[in-house]
Amino acid sequence: MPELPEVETVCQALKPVLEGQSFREVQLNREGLRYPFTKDLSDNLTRSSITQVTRRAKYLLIHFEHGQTLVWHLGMSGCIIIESSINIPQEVGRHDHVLLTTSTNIRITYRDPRRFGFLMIKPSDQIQNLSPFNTLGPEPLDELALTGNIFHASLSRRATPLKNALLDQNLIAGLGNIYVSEALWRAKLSPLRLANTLSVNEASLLLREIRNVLKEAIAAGGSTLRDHKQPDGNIGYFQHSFKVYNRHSKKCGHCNKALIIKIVQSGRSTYYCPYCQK
DNA sequence: AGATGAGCCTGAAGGC
DNA sequence: TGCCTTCAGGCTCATC
Repeated sequence: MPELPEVETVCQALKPVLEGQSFREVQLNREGLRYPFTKDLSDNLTRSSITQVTRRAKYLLIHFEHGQTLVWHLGMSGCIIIESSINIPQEVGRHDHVLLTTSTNIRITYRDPRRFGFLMIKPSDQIQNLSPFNTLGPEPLDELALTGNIFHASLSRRATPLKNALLDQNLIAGLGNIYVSEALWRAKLSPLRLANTLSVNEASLLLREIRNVLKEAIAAGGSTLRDHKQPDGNIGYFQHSFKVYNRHSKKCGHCNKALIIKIVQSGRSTYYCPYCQK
C-alpha cells in the first residue's frame, strides 16, 4: 500500500481536479470497507464544495466548505483513479467500491481489493484532536517541525529496534515497510540497532536519508508493487530504485560483496546488509 | 514499554 | 491444470 510518497502522489493529482469543485454524485458499492460507511457520508460529500485537498501521514484529507473533512485511508491495496466521466462506459470493477463524480464530470474511482482502506467524515476543526491524528508524530518532510535534535530526542526515548521505531506512526508519520528499509540502508544503520543508542549525528543522518528517499520516491510517482498506480493510470517508478527492499540474496550496492538478507521484525519483513549496516 | 499474534480481506506466486 | 500454502505497501486490539 501506499506509504507517504504514494499518498502524496495521489494528493497532488487530486488537488487540481477537486479544489474549488464539488461532487454531484456519490456511488457506494458496498456497506463499508474496513469500517462501515456512516449514513451521512454521501450527503456530506455532495452538499458543499471542496476547499482543499491535503495529506497528513498516510491519510488523504479532503476539506469541504461546510466544515467537514473526508478522512481517506488507502489501506494496503487501495488506489484512486481519476478519469473523465464523459465517453467512458460505466464499467465498474469488482473492487471499485466508491465512485465519486464531480460537477465538472471527472470520475474518481476508489479501488481496493483487500478493503483495508476507509473513508470517514470528521469535523475539520476537530481533526487534530481526534484519533489517530492527536498522537501522530511529525511529518518527515517538515524541516521546521522536525530537526535532527528533535528526532534524536524521540529516538532516545525508545528501547526498541530502529525498524520498529520508524514504523511507529506516533514517532514519525508516514513511513511504511518499504521506505524504512530503504532509509536505514542509505544511513548504514542496522534495523536491529536499538533506537536509543543513536548519537545525534546518526539520528540527523538518518533523518536526512529518510527525506532523500521520500523525496526521490515522490518525484518518481511512488512505487508500484501490486496495486499502487498514479491516479492517471500510470505506474509509479520508484520500485526500480529499491536498494534493499525485496532484494534478499542480492549483492549490497554499498559494499558490492555482502548479500542482502531478509529477517522478520514484529511480523514484518526487513531487508538489510549485515555488513554495511551497523 | 515493547513484542507478538490475530484479525480485517483478496490475489499473486510458488511448490507439488 | 489445479490445489494448497504463503505472503503482501496498514492498522488496531488483546495478551504476555
